[in-house]
Amino acid sequence: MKYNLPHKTIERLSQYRRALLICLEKGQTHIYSHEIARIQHITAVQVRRDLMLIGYTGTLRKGYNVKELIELIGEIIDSSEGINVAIVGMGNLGRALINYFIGKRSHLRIVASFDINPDKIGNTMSGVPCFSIDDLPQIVKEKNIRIGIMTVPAEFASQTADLLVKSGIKGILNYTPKPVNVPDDVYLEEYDMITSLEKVAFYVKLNEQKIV
Amino acid sequence: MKYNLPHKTIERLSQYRRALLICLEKGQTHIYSHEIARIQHITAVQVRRDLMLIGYTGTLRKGYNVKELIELIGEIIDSSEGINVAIVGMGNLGRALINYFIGKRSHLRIVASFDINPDKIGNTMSGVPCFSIDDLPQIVKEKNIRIGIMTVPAEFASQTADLLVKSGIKGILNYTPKPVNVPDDVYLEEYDMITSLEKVAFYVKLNEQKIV
DNA sequence: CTAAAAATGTGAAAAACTTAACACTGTTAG
DNA sequence: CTAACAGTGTTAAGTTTTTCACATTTTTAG
Repeated sequence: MKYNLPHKTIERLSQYRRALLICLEKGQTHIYSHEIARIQHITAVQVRRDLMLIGYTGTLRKGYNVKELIELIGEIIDSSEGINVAIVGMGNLGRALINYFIGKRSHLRIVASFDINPDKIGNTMSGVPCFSIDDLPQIVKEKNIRIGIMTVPAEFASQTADLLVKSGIKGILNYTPKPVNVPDDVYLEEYDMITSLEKVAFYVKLNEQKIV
Repeated sequence: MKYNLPHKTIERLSQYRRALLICLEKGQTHIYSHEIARIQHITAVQVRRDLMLIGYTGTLRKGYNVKELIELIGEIIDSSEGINVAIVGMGNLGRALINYFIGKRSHLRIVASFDINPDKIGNTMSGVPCFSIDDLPQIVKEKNIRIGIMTVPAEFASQTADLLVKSGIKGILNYTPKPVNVPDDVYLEEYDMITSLEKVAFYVKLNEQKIV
């Protein structure tokens, strides 16, 4: 199987699948590249290129088979056994993520959450139990958790990342506004909401200036 | 002033500033390109290139003046009068965003939130009042809101975007998993947490396969 | 005073990513 | 039956973004 796919293609494949799943629900069996493109705000060529890279061939004039394509994307980007995920920090963002994911992607299982607040520890939200952060290393091993999502306050970012790494986690998604450091064998993805908003603000300002 | 900056540079400038603000608090007056680079997990050349693009010149052997650089980045990416922002959807994610922003960036003011739940309407969270979504067009005009952050459930994504556009908003940050369509004069930024997590999962899987 | 070291600034090369252009092929209309 | 059409697949070109390589300059050490 090909895995030297561009980073951007990986992201788009995930997005294509999301769109395709909606089509499947609606009973749509085939879809054209330009239909996918319109949904994702990209070009049809881009879509065809991505599908070419994963080796999927559509039917001429009929487009792509929705079900087949969903399955192929799954084979490429999912692990066959699924991956267990933990959320560290059960503030608003942590809870938002749990609500968001529940029942969405079966191969990504949120199996635990962690917090330091005694009021939260011991509770279960949408089937996800909340543990003390002190028990993190143990629970990570017991439950074979391989990805940690960090939704703790910024001041705890570094230590949380260190703890996750020490516990043997293999991927971190950091929603903290503070960048963290991890060893090379741990995959790190960081996202900062302020950056996104500032970017929007910049382009809004730019558009206004263009008009003037 | 130069505004034909690469998209990526805009994002990084926002991130540099965040890092610089922390340095400023610590009392650090100067910083080297490689120090910024290490924090952001990029190369020093990249940092220097970005600063070159915005026309900032450091002091040889002393690095960049933290305070000056923060101010220059502000001149580039901020609007002088600031921008008013609204959050649509006061679920966990909406509340997370408010907590996240309060007191962080003075030029981005979250001045209103909207929901359909009568229990939430009329409340104030961290100084942000919650209005009925029915009043959105009016409030947007009254308060001169130019950016809307969408944190509503996916099924309301399209109609919320339409409403925001019709109300005269100029930028949308869509945290819904459903892509929306807006006219060309409205800047749209979309972010999907599932895509990010799936990306992490993909690279975790990939790393494991490399080892085997 | 001079050489080595350590930083910035930048033209040019390289890499990553996107788009154009077009060959190809079923499908449809006449 | 044939021409026009509307889709896919892909090579090549173009664009954007990153990195290399190195000239330049200040500081430090001897």
